[in-house]
Amino acid sequence: MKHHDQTQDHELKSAAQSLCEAIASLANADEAERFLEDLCTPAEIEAMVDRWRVAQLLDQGMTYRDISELTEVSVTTIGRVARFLEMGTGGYRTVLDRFAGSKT
Amino acid sequence: MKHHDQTQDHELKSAAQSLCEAIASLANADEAERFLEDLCTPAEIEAMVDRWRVAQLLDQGMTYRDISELTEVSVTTIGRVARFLEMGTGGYRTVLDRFAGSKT
DNA sequence: ATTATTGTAATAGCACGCTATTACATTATT
DNA sequence: AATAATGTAATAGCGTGCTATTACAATAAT
Repeated sequence: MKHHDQTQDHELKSAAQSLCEAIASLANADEAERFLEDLCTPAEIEAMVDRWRVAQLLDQGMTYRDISELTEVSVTTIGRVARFLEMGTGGYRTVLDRFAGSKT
Repeated sequence: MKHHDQTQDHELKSAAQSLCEAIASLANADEAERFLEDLCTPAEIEAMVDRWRVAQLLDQGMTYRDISELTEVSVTTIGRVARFLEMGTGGYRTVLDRFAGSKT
C-alpha cells in the first residue's frame, strides 16, 4: 500500500485528492465555471482570477507597479504571486507554458 | 460578435474566462493539485476541500448533523453547500454524477 | 400526544487574505 | 554622481467566510 490504491485507508488526505480529481475531470471552461460558482464564494473566485491574471502578466515581464495599476491588485499581493511563480510547486509554470503561444 | 469570439473585446470578464480555461486544461489530479497549491492559500484550499466533501455526503443522503460530526464542518456551512447543490448552476451536479458509480 | 430529529435561521466572535501606506536596498537612467 | 525605478518588507485596517450557540418550525418515532 504505497501509491494510488483503490482502498479507503485515506481519511483526510483523500478529501483533497477527491477535489483534485473532480477538478481534473472538468471538460471545458463552461464546466469549470459552473463548478467554481458552486464550490467557491464570489470573493474567492475574484481572488483566484486576480492571482492568475497577475501570474500571466508577471510571466510577460511586466513590472509590479504596472501590474498594480492595470489590475488594481496591490503590490503586496503581486509580490506573493511572484513568490509562488518562482518557488512554488510549478503549477503556475505548467499552465503558463501550455498557453504560451496562444496570445502572442 | 456574440459567443466564443477570438477577439479581445473582453477586458475584465475574460480574466475569469482565462482562469476557467486554465483549470479546464488540467490533465490529471497531480496537475490540479500543483496548480491549486500555487493559486490558492491553504485556508482557501481547505475550505474548498471541505465543501466538496460535504457536497458528496449530502448527495449520499447523509444528515446535516451527521456530516458535521464526521467532517467537523459547521451546520451553517453545510446548509450553504446544500443550497448551492439545489439551486446552484449545476456545477456540483455534473461532477457528482460523473463520479457516481466510482465509489459504490 | 409526546418526544426526538431534521432543516433553517440569527447572532457574536475569530481567522485570514486584501488594501494602502511607508520605507528601504538595489539596480537603471540621466 | 544624482535621480528614478524596482523588488521587498512591515504596519494598520477592512471585508468576509468560518465556527459555535441558540432557537424554532416541520417531520418522524415512541
